[in-house]
Amino acid sequence: MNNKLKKDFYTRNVLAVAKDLLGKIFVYQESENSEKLMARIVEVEAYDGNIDEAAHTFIGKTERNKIMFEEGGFLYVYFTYGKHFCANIVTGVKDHGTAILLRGMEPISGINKYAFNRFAKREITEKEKINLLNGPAKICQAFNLDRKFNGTNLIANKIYLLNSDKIPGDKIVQTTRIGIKKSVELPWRFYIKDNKYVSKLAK
DNA sequence: ATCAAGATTACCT
DNA sequence: GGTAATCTTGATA
Repeated sequence: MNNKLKKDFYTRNVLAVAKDLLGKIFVYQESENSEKLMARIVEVEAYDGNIDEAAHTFIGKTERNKIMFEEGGFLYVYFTYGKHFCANIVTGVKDHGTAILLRGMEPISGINKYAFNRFAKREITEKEKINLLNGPAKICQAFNLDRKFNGTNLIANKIYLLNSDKIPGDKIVQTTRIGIKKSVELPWRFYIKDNKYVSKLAK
């Protein structure tokens, strides 16, 4: 009944966790009596400051990125482009500086809530449903994730992941990442093949 | 104190 | 396919 992912899922190598994150269920429950918002992770990108110039941690520890240097199992939420928040899953052991950007999700429950947060209305079309969670900043807007959530412990009860069947390798697409200018050649974006909620298909 | 860049999105043609 | 919007962060002085 309780198939929440535990610490040891997160403390592994960032690329292994990134691949395994596909298909897992992201859960956010604001308080004990509030509705559970749930969505299936369908697209992620790995960042590793040790060898990856695009990672926020490539420059070393700063006030913004310090949570990425903790051991795996925390949320890293950052603000960018004057408008947007993006959420990441911290991975690895302490001082690794690795994390995984959540780029695309398939809504499971809380669709009216996502719709309200994204479009200020509760009833949406099928086309708008696809547009709820198919981008890193869209996910944060839909779940209302902002800087208050930076450092959230994923082993606790507010935000966590539920296990699910592993996605077979032939259903996973591995390709280059989106929206970066450095280390563009690293094939560290992973998504579920033929899933409608992926933000952008590989060329 | 000032500056440039940014793990994006929505809207335009 | 192109780009304006918008402001925090980290670096430099």
